Amino acid sequence: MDSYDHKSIEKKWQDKWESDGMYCADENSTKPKKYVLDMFPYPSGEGLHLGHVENYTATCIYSRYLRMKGFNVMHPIGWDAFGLPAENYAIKTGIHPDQSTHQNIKNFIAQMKGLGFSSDWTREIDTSSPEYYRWTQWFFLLLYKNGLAYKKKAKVNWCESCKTGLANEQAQGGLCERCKNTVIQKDLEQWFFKITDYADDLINDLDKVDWPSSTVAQQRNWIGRSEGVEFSMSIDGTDTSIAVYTTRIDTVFGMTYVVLAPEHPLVETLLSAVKNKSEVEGYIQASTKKTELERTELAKEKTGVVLEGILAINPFTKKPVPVFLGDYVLGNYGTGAVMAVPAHDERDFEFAKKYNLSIVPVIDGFDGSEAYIKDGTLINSGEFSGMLSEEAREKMASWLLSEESGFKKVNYRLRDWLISRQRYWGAPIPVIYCTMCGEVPVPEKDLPVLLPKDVDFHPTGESPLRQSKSFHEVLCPKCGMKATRESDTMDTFVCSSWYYFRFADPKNDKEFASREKIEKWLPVDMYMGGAEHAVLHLMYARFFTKVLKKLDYIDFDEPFLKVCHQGMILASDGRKMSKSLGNVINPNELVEKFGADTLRLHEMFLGPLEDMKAWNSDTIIGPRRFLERAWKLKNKLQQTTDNEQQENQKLDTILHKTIKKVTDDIESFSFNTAISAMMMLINEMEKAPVVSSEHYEIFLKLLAPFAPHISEELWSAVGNTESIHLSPWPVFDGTKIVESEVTIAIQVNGKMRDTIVVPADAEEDVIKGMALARPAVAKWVDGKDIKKVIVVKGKIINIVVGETPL
RNA sequence: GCUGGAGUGGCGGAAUUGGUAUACGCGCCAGUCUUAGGAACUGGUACCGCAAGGUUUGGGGGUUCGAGUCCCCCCUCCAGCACCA
Repeated sequence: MDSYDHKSIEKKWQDKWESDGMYCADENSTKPKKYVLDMFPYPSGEGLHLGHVENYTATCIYSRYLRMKGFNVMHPIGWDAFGLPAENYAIKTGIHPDQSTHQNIKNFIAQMKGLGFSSDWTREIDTSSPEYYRWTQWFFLLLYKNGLAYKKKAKVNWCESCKTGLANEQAQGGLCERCKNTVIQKDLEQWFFKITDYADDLINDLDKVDWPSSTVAQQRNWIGRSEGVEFSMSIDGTDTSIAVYTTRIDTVFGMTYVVLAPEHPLVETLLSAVKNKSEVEGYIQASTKKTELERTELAKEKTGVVLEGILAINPFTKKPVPVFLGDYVLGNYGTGAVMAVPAHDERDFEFAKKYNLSIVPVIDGFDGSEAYIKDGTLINSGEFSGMLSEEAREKMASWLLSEESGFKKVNYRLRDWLISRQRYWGAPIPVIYCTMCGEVPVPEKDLPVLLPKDVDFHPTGESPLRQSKSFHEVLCPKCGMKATRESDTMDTFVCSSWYYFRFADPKNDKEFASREKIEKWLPVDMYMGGAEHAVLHLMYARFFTKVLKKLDYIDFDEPFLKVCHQGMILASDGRKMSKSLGNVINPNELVEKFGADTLRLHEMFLGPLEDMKAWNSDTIIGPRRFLERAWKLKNKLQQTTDNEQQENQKLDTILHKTIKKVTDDIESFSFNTAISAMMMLINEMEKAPVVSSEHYEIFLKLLAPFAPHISEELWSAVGNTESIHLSPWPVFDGTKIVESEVTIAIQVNGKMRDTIVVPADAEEDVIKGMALARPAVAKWVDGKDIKKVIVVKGKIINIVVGETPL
């Protein structure tokens, strides 16, 4: 018989599936829907890498399985096409991003089709197309109208290399998310989305979703809810006061000084009264020069300067304490000022030691060697002494409230989302500035605000769009006078915050998606993509969904019911694959040599989907052999006689066990074990005297989601005319799984000594008798005192013996 | 430091509610067929031991008839956050 030639088979079926429109989601179907989504790719010039293949194979398997199970599956694909790399490429080569992006998309499509991914190509979207970004701009206006988009001057993260502002989430650890350069703080007027309004919902609703625990934890940490007290301290001899925020109001009697962030707005006011003015000014200057990285990660040594002549009054003790500036206090968290309790806070302790400030313990347990930060019994705290921390916090907060000098306060580390980018390749922010009318949003009817082409992309720190006269110089939509257009573009994460709605209704030119279509398809049932988006895309998208819910566009509040992350695929040396290391494996070559089916199987067989895995090109031969054997098995199909069918009882049991195993494993995304179960099945089928075509077809169906081409080919070769991918998923027969005989292990004192085969329904006494009759058991039991026998039906018998004192 | 996760053969990794640890695959060893094979097939392969047997799931305790799995302590590794008061 012919040999397994993956090249001709794979091409043949890919073309057929495409012309048949096999994987298009059906708008009119009455079947229950499933929305299976991948984090859509950025179409980079490098093309698909092994991580993409892993991601899309997993969702492809799941989608194909669900279709066979009888679901109406939507499994769309699109392009997250705006972004820095295309622009940087344009700067280097002079090729317009629009052109290079489209070339890259073509390449991606060819690669994805070559891997047999069952995407619905009729719903393809491209965030850089005007038909799409028109609605991205519409979302901006929606947020603007509802007070959720605002412009303000603020210290923002600024990447000197990318020459643009960045959101907090994109400047983690003080490094630019894109280029890993150090981020500095710059005073700029920028647009923000008020994601902080949704901080509580974003935390609380995490309980509603089925997400990886680490991702949920990361979002919780990032949002960083903390409950405490804000209170004000009057400044001695003035009518001004300093507000401070603390979660440990129970330690307030131990406050020995106050620290303000160097950028605290009050500093300027106080400066006139400060005696060491020039010293203070010098400190402020030095600390603003520091990068975020220097202030945080590297700032092990705390620095500060006292404001001589300034004293703040502790409202509880009425005693004055000195006031410092210190850049270990962050200007943009809480009130930008803290009460310092060195006895019970590590940072304050360190600072107090360095500047020789007094340390007053107010929680029992402080021994002077280090800060005692645990809760405990209050001491030296006036009327609050003797209380436990928790009680004291309540009582003190009430006291402050009654004195009208403080209140309970919840703070978040989450900041509003800075969305202005001083870059070219993004959706223009739809706002116009008029000298008469001020800030005027572009009217909806004028959308999209088209991205101009007549600009130089080189980033200068000012948006390139400003160079385009036709774009920049406009008339005010309100008064018709000369005005200028906002020239910044939006963060690309804005584009990807709503794309999963668009897939439900990708061609709609009246709305971002119709309510009807959204209700039909959303929310996403299964969302798969990299874990690096845990606090970026996944949080922004949740924010958008919550806004739509609140404004009654939709009736659910979480977009992604289940999220799964594929683990990163490393090079065989355990390092990241990268061009500079020259250790990148190109999937094209593997498809060419081994076939798409083999590559798909191999990536899934490498290990648990969510684990990080090192690539191994040597072991791909295993899955290839498996497929070869599946191919050859066709030769073994014979017209089976009734007699032989009877002999095949054993195979029947194994087959049905495999159906159950593969089904369960696909449901739980445990593809590596599903494949191993199929390998075991084929081992058995090869050993069996005869394989019926009925058995073989069931095997092919199990294999179909994993290796769609070869299973389709073999399915057709055994005489089927309709696609295997439209055939129903096999159902396991519980009665066939029950075996008539079982092997049970015999233990003596917990040690395995022998096994016996008994009827599945054998009584305990029978098993016991049989076990004791075994020589290998008798050897350990004879002459001993049998103290106890534990029988677990179908599994094990444990005979507990003791030494007989003879 | 905090949060989340993981430590099982030469390697990737399996193990329902605690119930035969090392499935499946790679590699390796032996054999068959071949002019030859880096092809295919058959058998073997946790470790020590000739064997009987003993020992093994990062280390140490514990619960249990029985622990990779549950509890306590410790070590190591990975990922994320990192002066958030």
